[in-house]
Amino acid sequence: MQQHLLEHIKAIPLFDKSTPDLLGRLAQKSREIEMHKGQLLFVKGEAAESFYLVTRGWVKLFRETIEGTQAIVDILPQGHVFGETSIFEDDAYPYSAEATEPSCVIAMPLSLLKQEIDANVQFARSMLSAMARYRRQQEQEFEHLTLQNAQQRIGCFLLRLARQSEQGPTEIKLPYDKTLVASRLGMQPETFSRALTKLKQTTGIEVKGSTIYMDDIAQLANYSCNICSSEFPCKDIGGKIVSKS
Amino acid sequence: MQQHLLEHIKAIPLFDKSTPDLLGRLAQKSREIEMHKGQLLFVKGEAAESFYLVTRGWVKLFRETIEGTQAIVDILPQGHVFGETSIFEDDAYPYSAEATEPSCVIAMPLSLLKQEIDANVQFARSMLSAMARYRRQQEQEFEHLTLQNAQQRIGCFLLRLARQSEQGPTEIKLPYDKTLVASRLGMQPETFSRALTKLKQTTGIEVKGSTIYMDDIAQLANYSCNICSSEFPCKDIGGKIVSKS
DNA sequence: CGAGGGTTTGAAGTGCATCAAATAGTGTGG
DNA sequence: CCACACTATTTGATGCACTTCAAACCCTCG
Repeated sequence: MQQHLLEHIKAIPLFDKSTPDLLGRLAQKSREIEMHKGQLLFVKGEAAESFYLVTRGWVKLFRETIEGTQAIVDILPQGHVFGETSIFEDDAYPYSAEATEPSCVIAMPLSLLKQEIDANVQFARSMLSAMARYRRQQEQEFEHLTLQNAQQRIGCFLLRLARQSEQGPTEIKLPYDKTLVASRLGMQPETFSRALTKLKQTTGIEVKGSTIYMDDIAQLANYSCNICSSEFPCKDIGGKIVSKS
Repeated sequence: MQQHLLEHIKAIPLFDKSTPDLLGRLAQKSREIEMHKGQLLFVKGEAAESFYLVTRGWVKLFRETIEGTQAIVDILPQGHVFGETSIFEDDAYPYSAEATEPSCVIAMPLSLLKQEIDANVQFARSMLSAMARYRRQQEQEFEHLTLQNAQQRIGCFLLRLARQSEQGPTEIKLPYDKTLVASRLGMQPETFSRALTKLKQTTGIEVKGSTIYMDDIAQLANYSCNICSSEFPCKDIGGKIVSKS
């Protein structure tokens, strides 16, 4: 049982250079949590004792105003870690976390993370790198939200989803329902629907339910990414080079 | 001369717990740069060899698209450090930096920072905390941009400026010209002007040139901060408590 | 088959951007 | 101290993107 958890934990990039000893202790003290759709893992402000790894499904991180409107912080797929920065936030979670569909996470004690930072410079360095990477990503999201319109944001999102697949004609599936994608991209569901329709006309993509076919990635990239500050394609697209202009 | 630099460097929170030795070496290898208004310190993508401390004036961090539209990353006052995270960004600056008025900065070698991270766990920890703090700030900015309208963003900005001063009637001066404030808050100068006018009517503030009088901070906070996710007042306001609703 | 959520479509409104022009402010040289 | 030049700021008019509210549609699952 713990063995199975260990496998998951080993695969976390943050623990790339960690000793088997640390990994073992983490696995020892961790527990697996099955979550049903809509289940809350923790709420903002709650005392933080664990950080988490998503092993199945999707976890939504968000904050909400008094009136109940949500600001989506992030939506994490399998393999991603969250809650680990709470070490620096007065041991309180800075957002709430909820499963957007049947999901599974592994909870690991933050205390081990703290110890490791103090004991292992190499690890502290990894964590710094991870935070810097995350920060860059945030900055990019910020820029997208300011400079791109709804259609371009969607296009950019699709391109990032397609990053693993081949050049040329590609088929992707939206990872979660359209309403959630919309809020992830900072727009209303209605706006998402309309913008997607326009995007079809402009870039020749095809949409059938939650599946999207892209004949010509370059055309989509050209339409969506022209506005970006400089890096092209977006880091997240994974270094694939698509001709500009 | 280097003595004078040392004083500035000592005051940087990041080096709170650093040894006199490190501080000395930093001062030794640092140099002071006088900048005139509009002067570029470095541009995005440039090889990063130094990080900087603002000792006078204001430094604008920004990126720009091919078409020349700028996205303001931050505008830093005296006492703030920037460029230090370039260690993690392939040694290239992730933004451009420019003085928005006659300013002075101290340039310090990034190499010393790298060494110190590897040599001193305590320091690595400080840096992690600093990055976490910065990140929280970014998240808040993000939230503001999404949830608040132009008037509320201005109100929030004023409240943060007023944080040091007393409860009750307060007078503040805008730190830089209105056009720059506008871009800092993600809006056009025209929008800023109009929104400020509306804010006068709504919250009873008074504006004369770049000076702003606030009779009733609570009223302004009430109008501007209701939308925020939860923390009230904003962390940056400095923990001052203003009655809600 | 019917209920309920997700999705689309329509109509109308709002906020901000944009373009254009007037006005206020500031620093300059005479 | 004034007039000019130049920039910052304000004001007006208009347009567009997105939101909001409302209703229809579609799909899935009990």
